[in-house]
Amino acid sequence: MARDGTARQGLIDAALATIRTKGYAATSVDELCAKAGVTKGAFFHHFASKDALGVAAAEHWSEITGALFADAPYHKHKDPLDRVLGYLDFRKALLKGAVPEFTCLVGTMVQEVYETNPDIRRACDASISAHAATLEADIAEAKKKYGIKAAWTPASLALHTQAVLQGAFILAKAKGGADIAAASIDHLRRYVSLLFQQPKGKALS
Amino acid sequence: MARDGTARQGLIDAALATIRTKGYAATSVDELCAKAGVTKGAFFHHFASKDALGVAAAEHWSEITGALFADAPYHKHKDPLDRVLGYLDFRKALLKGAVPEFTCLVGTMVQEVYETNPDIRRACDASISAHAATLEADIAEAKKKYGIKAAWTPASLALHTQAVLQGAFILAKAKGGADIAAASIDHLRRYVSLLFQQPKGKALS
DNA sequence: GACTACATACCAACTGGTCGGTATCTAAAC
DNA sequence: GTTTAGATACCGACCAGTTGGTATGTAGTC
Repeated sequence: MARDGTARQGLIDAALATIRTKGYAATSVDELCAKAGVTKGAFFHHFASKDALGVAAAEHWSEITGALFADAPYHKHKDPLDRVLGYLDFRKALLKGAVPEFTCLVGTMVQEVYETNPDIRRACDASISAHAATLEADIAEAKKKYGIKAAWTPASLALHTQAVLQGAFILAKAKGGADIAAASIDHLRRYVSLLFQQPKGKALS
Repeated sequence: MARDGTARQGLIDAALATIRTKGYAATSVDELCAKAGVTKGAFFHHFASKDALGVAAAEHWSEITGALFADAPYHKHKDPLDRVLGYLDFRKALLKGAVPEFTCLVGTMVQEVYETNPDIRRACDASISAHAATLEADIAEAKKKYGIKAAWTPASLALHTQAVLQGAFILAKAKGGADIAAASIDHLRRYVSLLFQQPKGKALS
């Protein structure tokens, strides 16, 4: 029976689904154990505390999403701007199924625990920031290629895309559907297009 | 001692501050009573349940923010586009103090309870949507005035501004400061400016 | 005397967390 | 090649504290 380790993964999987649905605080250790089909002893064998599970869940989320976006087809475009716009199209295409299935784990968690649990906050920040960084490179390349002289930095635009997505998720939760989230991504895509449509030699502020 | 009614308001005030700091689920009735200086009997005299308090808090939030924005100076601008941009400047100027002091109550709450408490979800949606509606009128007027023919609707742009703000709050919570929130509002302001920038010469302000 | 606005005391269910125990594996000693 | 010692992976009973909620009482108002 030893040397298995399925309990840990089962608990993390249960955590992802449950926290995305009802939030971190409302998710109890007992509930997670029941869903994963393990006992409380197993939980505290693998995680020192509920908060440690939260950190592990955020880290696992980073791995999952990292792999999902790394393998996504939009990277194939030769033009860096096409890659950025392709990323947004990809994000929009991901808006399928029920709300808890397309919303963000770390965005949900960090909103609850940012003042009460620094470890989870850091893990969530790392997840969002690392994801934004993958976009930043394409934005920087596009800015260079198109000779855009502007006050905004690739880093701030990359983080802005994450802000729009996180906010779109909140509206989707408030309204109970993905439609407004899609509309917000459309606005963001239009913004990025406009930023790179700049007439030559004329700078935007 | 009777005919007072300060207990109810005290509980709601405590709820606003506490929920904005640690979230809805992590906020206990006992804690709220202690902060408001009343007993549990008083709590359940004024509110049928914790969830009912959540609804009341969202409704009170609508009133507070409604008054704050109704009295804001940006309404004085004659040009409707200036009013819209003035709104964004106002939102940016509101980013002062600690994170729990400038973030949004209903955005925080709805993320936690959207699947578990339809009443609170509705109250939060109503708060966000009503606020967006006040912006929508100015956007519609500006769109007409500047003769903008575009696929986007005033309603979707108004909701998009709310998405950006809510997302900016999440990033602020993740990073522990208002700076990225301000940067995101800058991007949003630039987007709105670009939308109303006519291709042939005439721009704005 | 009916009603409002609380206070006090209490409760069952649940909370995160602990602890002693057991089964299985690995690796080194003999 | 067998024994042994230690680590890993789990189980399940238990615990003290907290949870939202209730039942009853009481003081002032109309």
